[in-house]
Amino acid sequence: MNEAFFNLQSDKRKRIINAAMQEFVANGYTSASTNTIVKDAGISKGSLFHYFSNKKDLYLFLIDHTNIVIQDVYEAIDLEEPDLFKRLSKIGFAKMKIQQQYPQTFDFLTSVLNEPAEDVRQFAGEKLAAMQESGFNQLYVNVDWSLFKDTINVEKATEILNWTMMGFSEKYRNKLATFKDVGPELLEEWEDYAAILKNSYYKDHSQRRNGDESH
Amino acid sequence: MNEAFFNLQSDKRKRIINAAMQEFVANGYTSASTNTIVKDAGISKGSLFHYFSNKKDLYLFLIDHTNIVIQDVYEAIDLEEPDLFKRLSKIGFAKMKIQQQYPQTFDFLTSVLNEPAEDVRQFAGEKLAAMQESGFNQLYVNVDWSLFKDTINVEKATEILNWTMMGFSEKYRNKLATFKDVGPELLEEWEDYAAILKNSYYKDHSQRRNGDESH
Amino acid sequence: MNEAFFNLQSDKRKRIINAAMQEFVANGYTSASTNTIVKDAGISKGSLFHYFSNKKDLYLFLIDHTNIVIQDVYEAIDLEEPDLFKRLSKIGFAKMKIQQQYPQTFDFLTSVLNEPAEDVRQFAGEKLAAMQESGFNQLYVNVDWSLFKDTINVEKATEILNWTMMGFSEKYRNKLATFKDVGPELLEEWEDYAAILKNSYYKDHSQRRNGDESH
Amino acid sequence: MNEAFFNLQSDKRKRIINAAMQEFVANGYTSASTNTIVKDAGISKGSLFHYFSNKKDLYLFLIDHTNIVIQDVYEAIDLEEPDLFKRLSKIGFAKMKIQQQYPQTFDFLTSVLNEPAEDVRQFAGEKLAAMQESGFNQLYVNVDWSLFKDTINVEKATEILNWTMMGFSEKYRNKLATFKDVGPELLEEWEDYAAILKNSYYKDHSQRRNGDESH
DNA sequence: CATGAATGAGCGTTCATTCAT
DNA sequence: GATGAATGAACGCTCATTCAT
Repeated sequence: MNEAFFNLQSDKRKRIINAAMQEFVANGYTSASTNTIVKDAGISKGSLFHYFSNKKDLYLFLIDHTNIVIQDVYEAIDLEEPDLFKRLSKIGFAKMKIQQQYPQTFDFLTSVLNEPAEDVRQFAGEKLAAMQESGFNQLYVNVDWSLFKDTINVEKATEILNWTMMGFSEKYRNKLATFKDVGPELLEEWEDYAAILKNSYYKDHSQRRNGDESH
Repeated sequence: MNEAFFNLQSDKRKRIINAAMQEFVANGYTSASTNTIVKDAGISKGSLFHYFSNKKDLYLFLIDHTNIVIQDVYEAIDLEEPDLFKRLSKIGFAKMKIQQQYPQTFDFLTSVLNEPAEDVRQFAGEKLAAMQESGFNQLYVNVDWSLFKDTINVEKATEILNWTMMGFSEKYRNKLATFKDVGPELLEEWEDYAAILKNSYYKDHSQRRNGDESH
Repeated sequence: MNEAFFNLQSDKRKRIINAAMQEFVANGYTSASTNTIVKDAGISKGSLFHYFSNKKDLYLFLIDHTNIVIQDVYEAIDLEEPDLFKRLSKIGFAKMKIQQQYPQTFDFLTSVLNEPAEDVRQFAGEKLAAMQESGFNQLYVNVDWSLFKDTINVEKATEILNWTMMGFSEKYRNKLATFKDVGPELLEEWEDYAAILKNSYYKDHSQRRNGDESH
Repeated sequence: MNEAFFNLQSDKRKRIINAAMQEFVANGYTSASTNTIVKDAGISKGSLFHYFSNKKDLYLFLIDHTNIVIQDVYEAIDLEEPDLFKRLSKIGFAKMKIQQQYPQTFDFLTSVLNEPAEDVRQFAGEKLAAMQESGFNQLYVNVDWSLFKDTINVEKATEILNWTMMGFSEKYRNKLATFKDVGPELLEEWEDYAAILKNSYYKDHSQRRNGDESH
């Protein structure tokens, strides 16, 4: 990417990013038309290829750009919270809020994950993997694993939890798009799923709760 | 699709289906090249368009064709087995076996699910939804829900189970490709995940087991 | 053309001729589709190319076929009628009647006249020229040229007459298509045009008419 | 049409127009090959479709372009000349001169008139009809109809005159193509035809001439 | 005699990218 | 720096014709 792109007026830069993401999401990498992008962004063909050396360069830039937005999610993780379920609730909802604010960014990420074009698949995969790993590393820092039953396989339990969260966000994806804000309804909905797993994962879950209540 | 395609020698028919699936998986609907397909299938351009009236027709045929393979999975469901976990184990492994035997078919299905091309998205979506629904309906027939704890939300618990199975197959997808056969290793692996959920879902899970032992 | 075509059942032969003419009229020689022709005629591709060695052969056959119909017009010329105007009226209306009965044949002739395809233009032109010449030769046999004013250039006057007849049929072409029969209305209409020219061409035209009136 | 085409160097623009007209005349709308056009015009395929959004757009542009040339004919009409025959002579010869200078333009117009392709027939027909009407309207402005015999049907007489002129130009079409200039030979030739009709149309034609001579 | 599967050149059109202005 | 005209390879698809059945 040419540094000229950085020196652009913020407005024009955003128009280009949005137009490009939209087109890539709508048609995939190969079928996305640079003509459509420049038309939607209101710039000339020459300008686009002045900022980015080619279509691939533009695509990979967008992945990096997306990265920044995603980082915000992980930075929002409260490392002080030792209860994994509580922490995940927070991070999950941070993610959902961002998904609401930058729906395009998440759509783009999804489309990148399923991009078949050999030209970009490998590179995109590596970028996304690096992103995810750095995120996951933070995710489990300082988690209090002693809350888990001794008999449970913590790794596998965590995997189930992850798959459940992904399934949950996928399921509520459309609802999210129409909500103005991620409200307590969704939180409660999630707590239902979380309770099912927590019950299985945590030591003396009901007893302790009862004990709390007895005081 | 022209019935001429049905009357083709099985070998040629398979070559065409394989070449087309491969190309669609590798490049997506729009970017897939009919030139590449005919070259790989060893037929002429004219022949392809003799069998299928156009690219879209070919694509939709492949979805239907895939359907048949998938139906085999659901037909393998043992409706006599009332324990959902046991039943799911069976179907899951039936699915995996097919995935091993027809890896291309499953890759194609996945790529169809993420196909952005407006031209086929809607139709493909409807076909796949119909497929899935008919499958899901059979999935839960005669399940003994009384095994579940009264306090558990059975619907949500089932969702978690589904998401976990999907996550599991995704995770072992690559491993599966190299395995010669879906062996007991994988079964044991899955039982670990299943145990975690079963513990949460089923009534008196440990007690009953103890009770069994006491006799 | 293969003689097999002659041995065909009259019905099938007609279907082929009609389907072919229709398609050639609608799209011109080059763009006419043999696929459309065989579909409309209800025969197989192979049959068409069994009867005619190729598209061009079929086209040229249709011109010859048309010729036969046209000959009927010229054969209807009453060589006993020495008055050119009267004779032309008769032949003109014979032509119109045929045009009504075989509208397709005339549409085809017109389209052949304007066919740009190098492949058939020359040959078609020659055929049509031969047709027309043999027709014109008969047209003027035994005409009583002494009716014309001595001062008039008979050749040029005849040309004007021809152009006028052609313009007239073109003008009433559409009307003809809807008429059930070429009625006396059209005849009267034509007589108006004829009168204008006759007045200029024939000797003592007005005087004689005056003379008639004086009696 | 893209305005880029207007900004082209006149030479290149002409090459494109000529190549396209030639190809359309030679093969008709549907069979005309854009490959041939670009090759003859010495431009790239991409350029042609940069100037014109598609083949149809190019074709319709050529009709409009032709229009301009034709307008010149009608603008050459001397509205001061009240004698229809004299006026027609002038316009006819203006037309012939243009036909000589832009033979391709007239060939193209003729081919458009007989174009069977549904895709362009209607639109082309409307354009040409509008052209012709505006031309015909001017043709008869200020004509001194009192020169005509009272007994003559002026409308029909005018039709005959038109058909004669059309026939005449058609007849001399080939000759015109070889002439360097429309010379007096042709004018005299036409006067012969005109005289035949004039004699029929105008009052006291010979007498008045005699009268003129007597003064 | 009749069929229709098979062919591959050719069609109109789109595309990312270059570069003179 | 910004523009958009120019390119030609590649696209999906059609075609008249052949020939094994």
